[in-house]
Amino acid sequence: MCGEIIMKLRKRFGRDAMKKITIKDVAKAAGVSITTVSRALNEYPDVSDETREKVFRVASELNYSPNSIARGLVTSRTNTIGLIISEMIKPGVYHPYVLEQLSGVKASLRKAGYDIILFTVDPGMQEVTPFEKLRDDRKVDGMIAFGLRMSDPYIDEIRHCSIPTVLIDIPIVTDYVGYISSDNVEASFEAIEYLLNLGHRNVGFINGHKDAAVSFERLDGYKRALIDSGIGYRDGYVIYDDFTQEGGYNCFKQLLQENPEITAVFVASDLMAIGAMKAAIDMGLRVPEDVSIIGFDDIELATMVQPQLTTVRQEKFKLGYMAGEHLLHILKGGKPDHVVVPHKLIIRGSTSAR
Amino acid sequence: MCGEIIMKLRKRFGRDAMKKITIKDVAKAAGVSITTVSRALNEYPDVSDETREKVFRVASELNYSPNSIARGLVTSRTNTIGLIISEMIKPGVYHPYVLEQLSGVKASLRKAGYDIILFTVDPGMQEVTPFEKLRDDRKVDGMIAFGLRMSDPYIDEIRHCSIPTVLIDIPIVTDYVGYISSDNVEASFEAIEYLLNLGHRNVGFINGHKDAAVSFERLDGYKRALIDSGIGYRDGYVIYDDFTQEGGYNCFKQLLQENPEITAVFVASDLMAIGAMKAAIDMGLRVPEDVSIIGFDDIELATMVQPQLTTVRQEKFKLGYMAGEHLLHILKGGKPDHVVVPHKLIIRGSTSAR
DNA sequence: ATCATCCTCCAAAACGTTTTCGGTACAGGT
DNA sequence: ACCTGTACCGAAAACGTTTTGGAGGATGAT
Repeated sequence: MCGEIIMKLRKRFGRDAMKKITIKDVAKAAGVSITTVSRALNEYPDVSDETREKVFRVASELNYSPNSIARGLVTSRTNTIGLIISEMIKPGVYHPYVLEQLSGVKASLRKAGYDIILFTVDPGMQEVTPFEKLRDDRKVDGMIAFGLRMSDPYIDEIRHCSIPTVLIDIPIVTDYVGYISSDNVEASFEAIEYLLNLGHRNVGFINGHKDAAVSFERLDGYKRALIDSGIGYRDGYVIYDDFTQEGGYNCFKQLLQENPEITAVFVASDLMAIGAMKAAIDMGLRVPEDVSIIGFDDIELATMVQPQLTTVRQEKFKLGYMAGEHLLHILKGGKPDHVVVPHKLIIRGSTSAR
Repeated sequence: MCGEIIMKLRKRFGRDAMKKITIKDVAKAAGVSITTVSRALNEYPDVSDETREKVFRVASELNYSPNSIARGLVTSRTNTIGLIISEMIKPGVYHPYVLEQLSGVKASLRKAGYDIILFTVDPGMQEVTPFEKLRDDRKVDGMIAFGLRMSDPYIDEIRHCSIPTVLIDIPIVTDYVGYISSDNVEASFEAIEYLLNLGHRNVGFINGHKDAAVSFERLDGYKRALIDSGIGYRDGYVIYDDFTQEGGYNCFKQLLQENPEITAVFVASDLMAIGAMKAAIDMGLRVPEDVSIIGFDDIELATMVQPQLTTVRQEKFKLGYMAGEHLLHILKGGKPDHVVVPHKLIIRGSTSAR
C-alpha cells in the first residue's frame, strides 16, 4: 500500500538523476505528517511504536537522510567543530606530530557525530579573520586549536571570546576555553633527574622559542631539578631557538663551545635533538660516550637515528583525543579545565652514565 | 539618523551577550528592504551606488556577517568540500607527506573561499558510510580523496557517483571525477635509466603493495627501462610489500639473499628505502659502495639518514594544490581529467657507479 | 454522563537567507 | 498625452528541517 506510493515517487524522477528526497516525501509515503516523521526519526517519545517503525522502514527504503543544513538553520547547531592548525604550511617544518594530534581529535569527535572543518591560519596572511568571525562564518559549535604561538593575535581573542574552545599546549582557562597538555614541568624534571642519576653534573638545556608556553614550563622543571639536587641553576647553560633541526644544530655547537664542560644536554624537541646529535658528530664528539642527549616528543624519527634517541614521550594522539573529549564535555555544559595527559621517559641509546 | 537606529539595536541586547544580528537588522538600520541588502552585499547590479554604499556601511558597523547555513539552504551550495584521507589513523604509519598534500589542498581552496571538512575513513570501521551519503550528510560541493587503496569499496562508488570528485594517485576519470598524480611510469623509467647509466646491470625493485595503482605504473617504467636497454626484465628481481620501513627491510634481505648478484635496488618509497638501507648495513653491505639504493617520494627523512638518499621527488604540496584547483575547475563546469605534476630525480649519496 | 488525563498526531511558525516576480518612478521618444 | 524603457527597489515564496501549541480520541475516575 505505501509501497505503491514509494514506487510512484521513484518513478517521478529519472532513474539515476533521482531528485533529492526530503522529509516531505517520507511523510507522504508513510502516510503521516512531516512532524511525525521528524519525531519518529529523532526518537521522540510521543509517537507510537507502530508508526515509528513504519517511518523508519519507509525512510530507509527511500534512502532518506535529513538535510543537515536545514536542520542546522533551525537548531543553530551544526555538529561541526572548527580546527585551527597554525603554522601548518610553513614549508620544511611539517611538524611530524600534527597529523597524530589531528587523528586523535578526529577519533574522539567522530564518535559523537561531529565533523571537523579545517581553518588553517597561515601566518603572514594578508588579513587575519577574527576568531569569532571564523565561528560565525561556518557556524561551528566549538573550536580546537593547536600550533598557536603565544604572540598570536588569536590568543587574546580566545581569552575573551564566548566560544567553546579547547587548546593544546596553551594555558588558558576561562568559562569557555580549556586546554590540554602534558605536564611539561614534571616531564622536564624527570628528564633532568634521570641525567643526574647517571652522574652528569653539567647539563645544558636547548629550549624552544619563547613564544611557546611549554618552553617556560620545561625551563621550570629543568631549574627545579637542578636546584633540588643541590647542583644549582646556571643561566649560561640554557639556550633558545625555534623547534627545528637546524636550530638544534646551531644551539648545540654554541652551547658546547661556550661550555665545554657540559656532558649532557636536554633538548626541548626531538627534531632539535637530532640536529644536536648531528652537531655533536661534526664536533668530533661521540654520543653518548662524550655527551648524552635527551629529546622531547618521541617522534618516529627518534628510533631511526643512530644512536636511537632517549626522549620524553608525549602522547600526541591522546593529546588530540582529549582535546576532542574535553570540547564535547564543554559543549554538554561541563566546566572547562586543564587536562593533562601522561608522558613517559623513553630510554634509548643517546644517553649513558658519566 | 540611521545611526540612532543602530544605537537602539545595540542597546536592545546586553553588552557582551549581543544577539546575533541578521540581514533583517541591517535592512532596518539602513532603511531598505531585506532584498536590497542581499542584493547590495552580493554585488548585484540593480542597486544604486548610494544605497549600496549605505548598506555596506551599516553592515560593517553592525558587524554583520551572513548566516552561511541559511544561505546554504537556499542556494544548496555550501562552499565546502569534503576531504577523505584514508589510512590516516593507522598507528605508526603517519605517512609523512599526507600533511603536505593536505596543506596544498587547503592552500588552493582557501583562495576560492572554500573550506575543508574532514572525512576520515578509518579502515576497519564497523559500517562504512556510503560515499554519496558522506556528501549528503554534510552537503559538501565536492570531494577530494587520497590514501585510498584500489580495493577500497569507495573506489567503485566513486566510479559511478555523480559528485564532483578529485583523487590523488588513483586513475579514475569520469564525467564527475578526475585525478592528480605524478607520471609514475616516466619517473620510474628515469630512475632505472639513471642506475643503468651508472653501470648497474642487475637492478632489483622493491615495489609497494598491489593495492596501489602507482605500483603497477612504476613496475611498468621499471620494465620498460630494462627492456629498452636490452638488459631484459626478470620476474625474480621484483618484490612487493606495503610501504613501511619494515617492509623495505624484509624485502631487501630476501631480495639480496635470493639474488646476491644485484648491485642496485629501486625502492618504491623512501620509507621502504630507508628500511632497505638498514637491512643492507645489517647484512654487511656498504651503501653505495656495495649496493646502490634509490627511493621514491623525497620525504624530509631522506636527507637525515647516512648516506643521504637518492630518490625521485614527488611534489607533495603541489599534488594537493592541483587537486584543489582541478576540483574548482570541475565545479565551474570544466571537464574532469588526469593532471600530472612533475617529478624530479634527486641525486644524493645512496647511489654510485658500479 | 461528565470531566480530566494521556497518548498520538498534525498544522503552522520559525530559522535567515536568496531569488522570482513585479511595481513604482522617471526619462525619453512619438 | 501616451507609450516604452530603464533603474531601482520590495513582497513573498522557497529551501528542509525542528518546535510549538493544540486537536482528536480513547481511557479512567468521579
